[in-house]
Amino acid sequence: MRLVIAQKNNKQNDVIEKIVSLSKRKGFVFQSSEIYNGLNGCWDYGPLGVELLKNLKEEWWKFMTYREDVEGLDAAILMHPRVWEASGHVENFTDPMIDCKQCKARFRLDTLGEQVAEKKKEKLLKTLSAKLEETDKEKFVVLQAIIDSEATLEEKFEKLLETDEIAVALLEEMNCPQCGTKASFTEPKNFNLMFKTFLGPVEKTENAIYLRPETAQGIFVNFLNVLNSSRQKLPFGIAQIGKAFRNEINTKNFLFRTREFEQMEMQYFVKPADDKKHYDNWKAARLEWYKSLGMSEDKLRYHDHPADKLAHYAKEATDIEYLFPFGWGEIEGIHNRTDFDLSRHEEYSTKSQKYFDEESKEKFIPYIIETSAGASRGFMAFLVNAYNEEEVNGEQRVVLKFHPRLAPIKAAILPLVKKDGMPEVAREIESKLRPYMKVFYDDKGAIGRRYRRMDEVGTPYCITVDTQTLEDGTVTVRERDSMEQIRIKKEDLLHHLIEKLA
RNA sequence: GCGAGAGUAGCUCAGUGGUAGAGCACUACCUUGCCAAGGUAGCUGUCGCGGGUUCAAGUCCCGUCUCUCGCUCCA
Repeated sequence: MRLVIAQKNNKQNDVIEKIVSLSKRKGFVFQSSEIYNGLNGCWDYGPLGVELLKNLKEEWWKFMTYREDVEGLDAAILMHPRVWEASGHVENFTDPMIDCKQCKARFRLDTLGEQVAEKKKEKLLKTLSAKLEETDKEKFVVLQAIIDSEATLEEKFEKLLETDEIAVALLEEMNCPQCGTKASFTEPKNFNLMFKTFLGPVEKTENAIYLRPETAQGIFVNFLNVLNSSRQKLPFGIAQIGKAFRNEINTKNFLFRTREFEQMEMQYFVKPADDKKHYDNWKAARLEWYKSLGMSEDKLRYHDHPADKLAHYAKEATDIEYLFPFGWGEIEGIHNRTDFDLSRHEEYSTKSQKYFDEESKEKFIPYIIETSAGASRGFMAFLVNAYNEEEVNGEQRVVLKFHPRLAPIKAAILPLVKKDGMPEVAREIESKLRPYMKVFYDDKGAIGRRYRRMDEVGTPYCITVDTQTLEDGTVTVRERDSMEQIRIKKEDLLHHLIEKLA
């Protein structure tokens, strides 16, 4: 059984490895700073990758903003530090962690108490209290204040672990929940997932500023600006595509978990009473979008968050997940963020974020339905989904079956042979198509090889100039997936392709 | 951060202390007339990096960096 799983895992990893290799070979994705041994968790998009990514973002932008009720925005990556206090990131985006030196297990400090029995906790507090009374009067006072406070044992324990000067002393008395070894914990380490930098050239603490860990806050703080400048009324949305940064402890799985990534977010502002309706609408619409661009239906699913696992701001939440070779992974989240964000910004900025509804003559803070898609993750999902190995006449063919609108190159123009005036005719066709779409000209080697090369980068159409072209002005158009050819007049090519790409 | 594995040509990999290799890819020419055909020639390397052992290191030892997997993390 174990062997079967191992083999299965190897096979799954093979697919990712093949895609990573293909990505480098054909210019989709390169490792960042590769000549300097690479930079962990950062990737560069090559000539074909940037086309695919751009097409993906463009499809999203058209779908989300080419409508009456959604406006676009491009907020700065750097924002006022208070934004991240209001959003909860300063408080929640950091987790003190400890390792057991004996068994190497890692624990989150704030949840360590959950793994200790009630009686054990009482005993620990007594031992610690007695010890500190003799050794460290200052800490003893702090400890005693917490012990005497009106709180459950559980809460007191958590509080002690959160109090830096006490935590270390307490940890020395505790046993590792996993292996039972006493006093084997490392000092608590702070994992702050936000990238910190400095505003201005002087590296002073008070100049510290963060690279945004999500694009959403740029939308929230511009809610009133957009509302007042666009003449929108509820319900309406604000959409934004942009980079975000998270200092992940571990990066993983190619583009799936990276430290620098791109988000495509739309925040839809609604009347609180309508939140359920809009949440359901967007949830359905977003899944349909992936399907409409050719993502396999059986590799897509919702993962609804159970009520007890919801983030601090959410009332309802679901992930759209794609079945990657390494398992199901989130590519988009749809959340009902309630009035949490705008209320917090009202509180922290002291600027009213209320909306006045003309019909009901009511003033209130709108609810927000968020659709938050990962551009980098979507890129990878579409790439993995497109990857196919097929057998054609006993030979293996690798083909990326991108939706034509996503394909980096839309059409290749190929003279059947490099003589008899065919290259000249092909060049003419190329120059007529090039202003309208990304095309590729190739006259090198055998025609079959050129078709396969185009299959490997997902080019949906190959236009071939042959002897008959010289006689009657028609060319063949070969379709990537079926490999079937039709013959059309070269004058009709542009119209034909534009129709196919519409 | 811990544990395990890996790093040799653009890609995939062989090379078990004694001259740096193969296939594919790429470039040019010839041939070729619709699905990875053939021929000829050519290009490609601080064997991840640094140190050590040795007459001699891609190979053995130590360190380090990067990648992959697992743990952990992923409000």
